[in-house]
Amino acid sequence: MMTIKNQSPTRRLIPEELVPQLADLFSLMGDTSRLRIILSCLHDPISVSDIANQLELSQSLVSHHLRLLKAARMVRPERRGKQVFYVATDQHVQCVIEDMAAHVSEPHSVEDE
Amino acid sequence: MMTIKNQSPTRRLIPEELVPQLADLFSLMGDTSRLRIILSCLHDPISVSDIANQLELSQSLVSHHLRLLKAARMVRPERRGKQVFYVATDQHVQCVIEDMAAHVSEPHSVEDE
DNA sequence: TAAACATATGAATATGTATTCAAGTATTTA
DNA sequence: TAAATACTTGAATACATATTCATATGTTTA
Repeated sequence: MMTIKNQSPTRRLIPEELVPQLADLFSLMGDTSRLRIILSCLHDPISVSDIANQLELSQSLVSHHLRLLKAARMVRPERRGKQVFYVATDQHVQCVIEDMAAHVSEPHSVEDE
Repeated sequence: MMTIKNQSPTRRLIPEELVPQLADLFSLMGDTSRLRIILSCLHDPISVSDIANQLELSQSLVSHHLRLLKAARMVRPERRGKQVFYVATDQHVQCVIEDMAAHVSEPHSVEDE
C-alpha cells in the first residue's frame, strides 16, 4: 500500500478564543442575501445601487448588510463621487467559499440525506 | 438611474443555485456551540457525551446540534455499543475554518473597526 | 426480563435578526 | 443656493432559532 502523507504538518489548531470571531463571520455568510452581496463584490468593486439592482434587493437592505460586512472587514468601501463602491478586503473569503463549494460537491450516497 | 443587469463580465465561480446550500452550511457554522462541536470531531471520532463534557454543554443540546450537522453531511455518526461517535465527513470543512482563521489574522489598521 | 446507560426528540420559550419604511447625511449638479 | 442623486441609519416588525426540560428510543448488562 502506498504511504499516505500525514496531515499533521498542515493541521492548525484553532484557539478557543478565536471561535466567537469565526462564528460571527460564518454567521454573516449564512444569509443568502448577504452571501450574494459578498459574491457581487468579490472580484471587482461595485456600487451599492448596482448590487441592489443586480440582486433585486432594496438599496436600504443592501446598505444594512454592507454595514455588517464592513464591520467584519469582509468588504471595504471606496467613495467615487456620489457612489460608494465596495470590494472584498482579501482573498481568504473567496477561499472559504470555494472550499465550502467543494464540500457541497463532495460525493455522497443518497440515503444519508 | 442605471438598470442594466449583469453589466459586468464577472467570472462567477459560484453558480447562483448553489448559494442557498452554501448559506445553510455557513449558517450552521455561525453558532459558537455548533462550531465548537465541529472542531471537537474534526480530526477524530468522539462520542456525544464526551463532546458535551468537553464543551460543558447539555447532552440534549449537543444532540440537537449534531442532528443538524449530520443532515448537512458535515459530520457522520458511527455507533459503538451504547455510544455514538461523530466525525467530520471530509476535510473541506477544516479548510473552510482555516481559511477563515487566516482572514481574521489578516493585518488591518485599528481605525477600521 | 428489568434496569442502566447513552442518545434522540418534541414542545415551549426567549432571544436574535432580516427586512421594510421613513427619515437622515453626503456629494454632485443646475 | 436648492434640487437631485446615492447612500446610510433608526425604529418597528415578523420570523427564525438556540436552549431547556421532559420524555422517548435504542443498546448493553444484571
